[in-house]
Amino acid sequence: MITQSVDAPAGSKSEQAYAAIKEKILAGKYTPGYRLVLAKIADDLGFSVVPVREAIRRLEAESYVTFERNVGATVAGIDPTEYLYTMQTLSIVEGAATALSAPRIMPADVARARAVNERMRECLGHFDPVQFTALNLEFHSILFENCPNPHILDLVHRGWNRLQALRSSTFSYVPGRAQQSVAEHEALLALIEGGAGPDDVEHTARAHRTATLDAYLTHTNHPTQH
Amino acid sequence: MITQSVDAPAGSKSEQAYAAIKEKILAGKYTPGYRLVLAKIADDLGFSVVPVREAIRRLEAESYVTFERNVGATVAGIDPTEYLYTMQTLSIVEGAATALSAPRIMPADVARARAVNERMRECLGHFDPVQFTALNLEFHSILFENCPNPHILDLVHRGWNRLQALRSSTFSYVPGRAQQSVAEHEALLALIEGGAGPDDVEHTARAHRTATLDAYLTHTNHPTQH
DNA sequence: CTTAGGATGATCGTATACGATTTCGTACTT
DNA sequence: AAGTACGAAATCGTATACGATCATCCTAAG
Repeated sequence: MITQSVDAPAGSKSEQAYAAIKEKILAGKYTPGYRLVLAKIADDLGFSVVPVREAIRRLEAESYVTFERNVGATVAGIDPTEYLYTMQTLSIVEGAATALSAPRIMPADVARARAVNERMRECLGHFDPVQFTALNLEFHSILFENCPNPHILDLVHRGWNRLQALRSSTFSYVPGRAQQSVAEHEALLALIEGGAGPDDVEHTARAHRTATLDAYLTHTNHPTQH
Repeated sequence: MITQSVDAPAGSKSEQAYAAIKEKILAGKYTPGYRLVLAKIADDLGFSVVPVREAIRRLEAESYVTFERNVGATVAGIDPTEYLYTMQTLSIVEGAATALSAPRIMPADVARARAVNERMRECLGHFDPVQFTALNLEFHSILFENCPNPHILDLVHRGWNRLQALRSSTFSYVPGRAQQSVAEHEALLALIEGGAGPDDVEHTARAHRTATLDAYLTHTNHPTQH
């Protein structure tokens, strides 16, 4: 028997609420500091407060929102330090995921990744941050998606999500970094094609992200961490 | 009016429920596969189902339990593959945390760590897995606790928690590995004392954990991963 | 003996209700 | 005028109730 109606969003209401709120945060409709009032959100969605509350606690566990007892939830803060921490963490887990993934990457995958990178190169002229970011994620996804360890993969996905949330609301791009990024992508692909060892792949992948972080720190004159 | 009795555990009931369930999982009272029935747990704690449900969803987000719609929650899986994934992830994040922590480690910290390691060495004769594990965590905590990035530190703590949960219910120890571990600890301390670079520290710290994983895989004839 | 079908019980999912806590504005005191 | 005390409004926290869904067992047909 078919229990799932065709047009209903999948899952329970708490899951729908989770997805809806998360999407609004990532889309920048709920900006950081925005007060998430249970009753209001419940009313907007047409649900009661219980599933909404559950969704918010889940978002809290994933650090999308901060929660204070008897006060409520607000969209999580996004100071530059947070960006630094997120990028640093992502550089580590993504580097590892890419290295673990590398032996399973087929020539066809490399070709796809290269095609994406070429589209990024074409973007450089009429620069569109949103499109460039989307292509960047697509490129790296091809490189790390074959990672056989689901825990690491999960950490990578969380890092990208968090990064997207931070970027959409606060940070702009560092001039000149995009071109460098495209070149580093090509170098990374060459390395994988050449059958480089996992240590080399990991080091290069991590360095790629670290370079982005450094560019940001230099650009914004952020106090270097100790 | 005083509504909070003096000896009550701090926080809301959902937080109490979260802590209570998590502790029972880590203590091995709820073994993997154990069925977590909302009504029963609520009854045991004297709460209603709502905060218990919230606690379980939070534990799900932290992957302590698995949840299936309209069926319920069970304590999260425990197959050898899970152990492998957890160890592999921990080797990566702990290696990074240790490397980031290394420059901030004072001679006094090294001395403390060495003292702990000596107690581990003394343990080798009359081997007590529980005590040895506790000392092992204490040793490594000294080495990674100064990591300035709270995200990475959080991942390390989660990994250790998860490992503890897995071990308490399923895995025994590999003969001979403990002695090797103590020796590797000493080598790691020497490296840090000598002011080795972060790359060296990270590599050595990761190798230490990888060696434990390999010993386990060999010992159990687990099919090697690709 | 096997298997399809349906009844029953166990459990989850969420709406509603109400008590508890915080916040904020207002009036009163000094 | 500044600070404090009080009270009302907003919001959270949880208990209860009930409908929805899934698992199990029983029955009966093949």
